[in-house]
Amino acid sequence: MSWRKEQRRAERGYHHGNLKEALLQAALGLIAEKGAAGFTFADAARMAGVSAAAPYRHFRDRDELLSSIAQRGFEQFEARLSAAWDDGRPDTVTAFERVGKAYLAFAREEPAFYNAMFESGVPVDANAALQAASERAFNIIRAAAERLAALTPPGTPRPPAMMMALHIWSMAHGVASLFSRGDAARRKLPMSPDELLEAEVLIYLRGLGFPIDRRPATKGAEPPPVPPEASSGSGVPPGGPWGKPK
Amino acid sequence: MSWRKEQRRAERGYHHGNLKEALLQAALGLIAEKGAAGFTFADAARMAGVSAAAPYRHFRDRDELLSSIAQRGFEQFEARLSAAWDDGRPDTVTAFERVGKAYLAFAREEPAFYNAMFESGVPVDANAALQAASERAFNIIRAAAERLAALTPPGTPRPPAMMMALHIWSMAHGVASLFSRGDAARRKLPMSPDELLEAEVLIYLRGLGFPIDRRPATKGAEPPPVPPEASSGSGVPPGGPWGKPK
DNA sequence: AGCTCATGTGAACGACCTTTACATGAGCCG
DNA sequence: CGGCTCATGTAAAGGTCGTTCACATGAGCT
Repeated sequence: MSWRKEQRRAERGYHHGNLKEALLQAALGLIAEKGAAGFTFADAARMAGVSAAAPYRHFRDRDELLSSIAQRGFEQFEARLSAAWDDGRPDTVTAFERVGKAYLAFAREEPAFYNAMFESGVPVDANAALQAASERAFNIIRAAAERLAALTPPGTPRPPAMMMALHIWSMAHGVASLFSRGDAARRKLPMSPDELLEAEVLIYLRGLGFPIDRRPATKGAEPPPVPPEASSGSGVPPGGPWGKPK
Repeated sequence: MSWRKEQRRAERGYHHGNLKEALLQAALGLIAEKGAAGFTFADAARMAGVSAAAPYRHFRDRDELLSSIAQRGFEQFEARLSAAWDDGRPDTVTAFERVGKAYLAFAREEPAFYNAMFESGVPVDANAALQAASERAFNIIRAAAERLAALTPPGTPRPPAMMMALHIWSMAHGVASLFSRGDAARRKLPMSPDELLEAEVLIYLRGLGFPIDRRPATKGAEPPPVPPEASSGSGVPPGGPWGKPK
């Protein structure tokens, strides 16, 4: 019964050496399995092979551990969005689409982070560092929207970039949280969450005046609103983002 | 110390008489205050003036109480969406906009229900009645989308109504869950959640080919895509849903 | 009047969160 | 090398919860 503990102790010594990190990793795994609500401080301690009181040397309480994870999540989130955006290469619309997909991919592949960030009830303004990380992540979307807004075709009113960013964020979060994760994914859909979001964003962009489906034959620098990637990279079938109208 | 309990008992007798309902109401209040995660079965019992074991005569466990609330929430949700839709009167687009607003209004005014329905981790397919209620609510959006899809202007491909419904749902849920409730509402925005969602939906609809901002002078039955409500009821300023492009 | 069964009680178990007093040992200073 | 100090870990204990079980109560039927 207790030889395991003894053995662990032997392997590790009285001091763990890297408990904080071990706890974060353990918590991440537990949240991925059972959600932020089901995760327990005691379990994380057990998993790290220490007593239930040890975590309190590294985190004020359970909530602080949770918000640490959320913060780390926002940092990784920012990194992924940033890589997807790639400063708008090869062209703004393609890169923008990639950001949307990266958003969903993150929600799907890092359920624990996503959960801690958006569904754990951790108030974003609890921690200044957390809030800053959250803002940095959002700023990627904002910057992308800024660049996109600058490309609105002549004759069309230019939408506020901030509004565009919030719209895109709400679409991505809505799809992720309703259809792309956990039991929510069980709702049966006529298309995958990725396709759903892609179509949604494309229709939205078209509503802003971007000639998404009919690529203009014009060419040159950026000013021609949508360079000829519309058919190749972003997978828009001719006739509209949702395929043939039957 | 115990005279309060005695008094309660005296007021009420050994049997509560309506405990199930009292528990649901108590839980609703507690969830509104502290979120579904923070709500405790014991608290609900205390609030109803009964022992901690009493609730088990009416609910198998805490989760069943939660999913009962979610179910009731979906029923009220359906009622409100349905009233807002009003079978497409006075015209489809106006009614559609009203449904979007009703969605947000519900999320804002009934945070406890919304929380139980979408953020409590209750699996929708746990309970057949719950699932049915959830589907009935979604079907309002679906039906509205169906009617709207039928109005796509000639020459524009007709989008699948199901897809439209899912898009609208994800927008509404995204805005509600990110900006319209609890601490999430603290994120400072350039516009209210209602305005944000309204603009989002209008841009989206325009992307589908609906001439949202330039109302056609045509009139008659439904076939003229957007009857002259666009400027009156739905509050779209000329020049686009987001106001002047500065 | 008496029976029955739905409904409520109290006590108890195990798990969790958190605090407190105490133990250990790694790193530094002389 | 010897000893001090302080960050880090432990055990124990108090409080809350969820849940179960044996038992109490009394409303409604016969």
